[in-house]
Amino acid sequence: MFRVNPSSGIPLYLQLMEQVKHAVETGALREGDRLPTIRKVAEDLVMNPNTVVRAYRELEHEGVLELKHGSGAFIKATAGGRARLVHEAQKVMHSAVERLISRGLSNDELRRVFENELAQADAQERKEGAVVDKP
Amino acid sequence: MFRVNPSSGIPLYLQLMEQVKHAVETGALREGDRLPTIRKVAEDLVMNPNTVVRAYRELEHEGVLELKHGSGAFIKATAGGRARLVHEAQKVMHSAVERLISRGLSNDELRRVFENELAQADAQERKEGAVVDKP
DNA sequence: TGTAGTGTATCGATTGACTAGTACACTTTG
DNA sequence: CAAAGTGTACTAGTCAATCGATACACTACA
Repeated sequence: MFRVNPSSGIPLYLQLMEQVKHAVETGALREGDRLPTIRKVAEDLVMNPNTVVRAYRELEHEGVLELKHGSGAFIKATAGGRARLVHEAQKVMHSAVERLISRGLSNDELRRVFENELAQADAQERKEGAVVDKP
Repeated sequence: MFRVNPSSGIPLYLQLMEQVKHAVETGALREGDRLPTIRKVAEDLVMNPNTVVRAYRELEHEGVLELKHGSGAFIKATAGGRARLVHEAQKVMHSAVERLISRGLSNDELRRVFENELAQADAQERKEGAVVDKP
């Protein structure tokens, strides 16, 4: 069901997280669906169960799925709407990135501009109070 | 002249690079200007000279400055125009990021969307050939 | 020409991220 | 209630990134 590339330099647990998110966004996994077992995934992708655990736990922390001790991992009810939101965001970001690349900005410059903006937006939010998910 | 925060978790050499770039963008450092000595910066910021070296070398690789053995480090002629370009880009990115944050996207989601878009743009460029700075 | 000031090169120590090994605890179901 | 299947917790090993110590090589200038 999932695929990873051990020699890509990208951490296995991150690759697996991307796979799950992508499955949710494309509708391959829907709200309430049970994900493959930790041991099953570990065996299929030839990795340690703990690595799968890490991916699942991070996804739980991001609100994508829910782990139920003894019974399995399930896609959360809110994940679907979230996926659509992200999908819409991709369009906005695409237009911006394409525009800036055509102006001659390099990959690194672009990333720096983005991170800079994100940090600034974050600082702004902190000033206004009411931070939800970051104590 | 520069400032860094050793306990921020962000590598010192990266922080220093940001400081230099920022100085160029604000005009505090202009084309042809000589930067503070490696040892001078190391002493001021209480860090190892090698750390400053790393920052300067990376900046040289990015085309921001030029190291001249025995005489010093100098802001490159092309850095000024580059800085203006980046400054303009910041505006475009700001509008996009602000828009997406107001729609409720989290920090992590936003970063994922951006990286995704960047990777895709990169793949596109490779298909069209004529890659300049990345052999 | 030589000396003070500059960047360069090489090696070692430390730390954190990532992955794996192994034993434990909960839930479902016959 | 017990056995099979599920997630959980703890420990340890490996590796790359980061930073530091020290000695070397080039350049400017008196």
